[in-house]
Amino acid sequence: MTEKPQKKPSARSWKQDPEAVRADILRAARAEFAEHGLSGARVQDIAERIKTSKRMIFYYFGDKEGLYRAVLEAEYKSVRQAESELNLEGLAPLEALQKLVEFTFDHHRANPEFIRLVMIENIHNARHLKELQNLASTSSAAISQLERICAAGKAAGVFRADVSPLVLHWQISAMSFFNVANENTFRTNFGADLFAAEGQAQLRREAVRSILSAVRP
Amino acid sequence: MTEKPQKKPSARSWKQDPEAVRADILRAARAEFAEHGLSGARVQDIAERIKTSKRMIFYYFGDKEGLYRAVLEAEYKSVRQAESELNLEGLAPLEALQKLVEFTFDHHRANPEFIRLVMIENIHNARHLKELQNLASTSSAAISQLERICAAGKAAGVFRADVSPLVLHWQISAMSFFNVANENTFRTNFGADLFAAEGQAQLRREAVRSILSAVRP
DNA sequence: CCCAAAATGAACCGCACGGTTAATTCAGTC
DNA sequence: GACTGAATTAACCGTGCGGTTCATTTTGGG
Repeated sequence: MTEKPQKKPSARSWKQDPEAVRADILRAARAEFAEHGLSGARVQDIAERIKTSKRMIFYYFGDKEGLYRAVLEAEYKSVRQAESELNLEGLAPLEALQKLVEFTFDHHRANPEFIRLVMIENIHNARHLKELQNLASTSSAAISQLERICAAGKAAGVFRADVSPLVLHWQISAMSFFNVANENTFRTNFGADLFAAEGQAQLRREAVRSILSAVRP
Repeated sequence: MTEKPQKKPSARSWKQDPEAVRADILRAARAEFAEHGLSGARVQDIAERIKTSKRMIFYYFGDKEGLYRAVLEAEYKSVRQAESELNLEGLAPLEALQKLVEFTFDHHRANPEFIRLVMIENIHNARHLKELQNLASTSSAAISQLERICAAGKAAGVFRADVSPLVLHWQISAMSFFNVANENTFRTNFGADLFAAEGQAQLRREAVRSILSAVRP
C-alpha cells in the first residue's frame, strides 16, 4: 500500500521514513474525512487504513483537527495546482470560455473527495479553511483566467460589456459542484438518468450552452 | 420557546401534550442536525434546546437515526408544499420560467436549514432519504411546472425544441443551491461581495439570464 | 562505540455519548 | 377515588473514542 521513495537510498534502510509516513497518513485521512466528515471520522480507522498506529497520527499532527486542517490544505493546493496547468493560450474568447467550463466540469467530476471535503467544510461554516492563511495568497487561478478571457471577449465585441468574471466563476462552479455534490439526493428524487454517461454528456453540453449564451452581447 | 395550542383547552392543563412535545423535538432536532450534522449532533443538546429530556426523544423516535429520518421527511414535505403553492397560471412561457427561477433562488436563500440537511444527506450518499418511501410518490412539483412551461414554450416557438425540463431543473437547482450551500467557502476564497445585498441581486439576475438565454431557439 | 534526539509501539485513561431501567406522575374511565 | 395505560423523570450503564504515558528502538553525530 505504501512504497517509499526515500531520497537517500540508504541501502538496507528498513523503517523510519517520517515523510512517507506523514504522506500516508494524509492520504488515509483524506479518504476517511471525505467519507465520514470531521466528527464522523475515526482516528483509529485512519490508522488502520495504512500500516501505522493512532499514536503516530497524534505525533505528527497534534490532534484530529490538526490532521483535518492538513488534509484540507494539501487538497486545496493540489487542486489549484491542477487548475493552473490549464492552458488556454491562443484560443478565441468563446472557445477559451468553453474549454474552461468543460475543464471545470470534468475536474470536479474526477475529484469527488475534494468536493466532499468542501461540502464538509461548508457544513462547518468554513471555520477551518479560514485558519489556513497559507492559502489566502494563492487565490484560484480560474479567476485570473476568466479575467483575461473576459477582457479579450469584450475587446473583440463578442462578450457583453458588463460580464463579471467573478459571477461567471460562480455560475461555472455552481453547476460543476452541484453535479457531483448533490448527485445522490438528486438521483434519489429524480432518477439516475442524468448521471449515466449520456446524461452527463448532456449536462456538460448544457452547462457550456448556458454560460456561453449568457455572455453574448 | 414552546407555546402549546392544546386542542382541548382543558383549563388548568399543566403538561402532557404529546403532539406538541413531538413537534418541539422535531424543530430542535432540525436545528441541531442542520448545525452539526448527523454524527456531530448531540441528543443531549437537542433535549436541552427545549424543555424536555433525552429520554423523551428515544421514547418518541426510537433512536438518533429515527429522529434524523423524521426531521428529513418533515422538511422535505414542507419544502414541496411551498413549491406547489407557486402559481404561474396565465404567464407567457419566458415570464413563467423567469418567475420560477426567481422563486427557487429566493426559496433556497430563505431556507438554509433545509439546504444544510440536504448537504448532510449527500455526505451520507442519501442513505436515509432512500429509506423514506413515503416521499417517493410526491416527486417535486417544480418538475411538473417546468414540463408545462416547456411544452407551452415549444408550442409558441420561443423555446428550443430540445430543451429538457429535467436538465433545466438541474441548472436552476445548481445555482440556487450552490449559492447558499457554498457561501462560506466561496466567500472565504473570493471575498464577501457576492453575498451582500447587491451581490445577491446580481447573481439572481444572472441566474435568470443564463437560464432564459439557454432555452431560446 | 556512545549518546542525545527523533520515531515508534503497547497499554492505558477519562469521559462523553447513545441508549436503558425502573420508578413516578398524569389523564381519562367506571 | 381506585385502576390503567400513556407520558415523564432521574439515575444509571457500557463502551467507543480522542488523547496520553512510558518505555523501547532507530538514527545520526562526535
